[in-house]
Amino acid sequence: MTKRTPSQFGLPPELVDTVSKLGNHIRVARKRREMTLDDLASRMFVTRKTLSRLENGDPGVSLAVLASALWALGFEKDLLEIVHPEKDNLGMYLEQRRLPKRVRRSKTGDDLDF
Amino acid sequence: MTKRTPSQFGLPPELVDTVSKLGNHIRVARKRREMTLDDLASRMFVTRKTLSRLENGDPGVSLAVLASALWALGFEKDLLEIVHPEKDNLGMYLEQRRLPKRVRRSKTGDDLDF
DNA sequence: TTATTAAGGGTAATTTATGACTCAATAAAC
DNA sequence: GTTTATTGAGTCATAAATTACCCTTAATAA
Repeated sequence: MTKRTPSQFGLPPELVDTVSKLGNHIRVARKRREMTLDDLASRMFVTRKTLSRLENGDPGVSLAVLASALWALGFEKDLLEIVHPEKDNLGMYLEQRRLPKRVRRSKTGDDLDF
Repeated sequence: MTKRTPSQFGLPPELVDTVSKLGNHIRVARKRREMTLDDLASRMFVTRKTLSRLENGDPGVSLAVLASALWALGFEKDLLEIVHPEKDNLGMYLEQRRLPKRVRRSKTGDDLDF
């Protein structure tokens, strides 16, 4: 009944800190480019206040806002780096561990031709 | 008057694609760990539907949801990689370009002792 | 094939984000 | 020191996210 979104009852403090640092990184990138909050916000098609929330580490802002900021600052590719399958060492290990020791062809022989 | 959030009137298609790929990466990581949507969602303190939106690339989900997913999958450090000041080549160039050619001490001599 | 489970998707109620506007405080420029 | 511009923050209205619940479809296992 009661709603408990992560932003409402609080993320783990570690995550709050992480999002906060991300916001600061965006702020640094903006200032290095000599852009005001209004400058960057208008390029992102959001208001100054929304961008301000992002820079201040508010976990409630949407992915769209984050993505727009990255795009407007020239970091649009960075989002593809995170959770990348090829960098997921644990995941790759788990996947290979699940492969059968031997491969066994089905009797019906209805295999694919590839 | 009219509200135009990025998610509403649409992000640049390039960004929609990026967010979509990010969602897929999360999905791959989840499946590699043999977790169902319910499994992961409960660890994130979020409903299955919200996680589903994230995996399907909905730009409207909050940063909190993304961060929770990364945390629950063991990628919590990835968020610190993006927009990292030390990887911001353009930003570092702009910053250094703005440094004065010569440093000039103020006459009053009210400098800091550091 | 059949049974089981995961995933997709709809609705209504509630919370929250976002925009638009304004004012105050702070910092930068002169 | 004075002026100007940037930033922070509050309010209200509206759009959207999120939950909880339910049902259907698709995929997996037996």
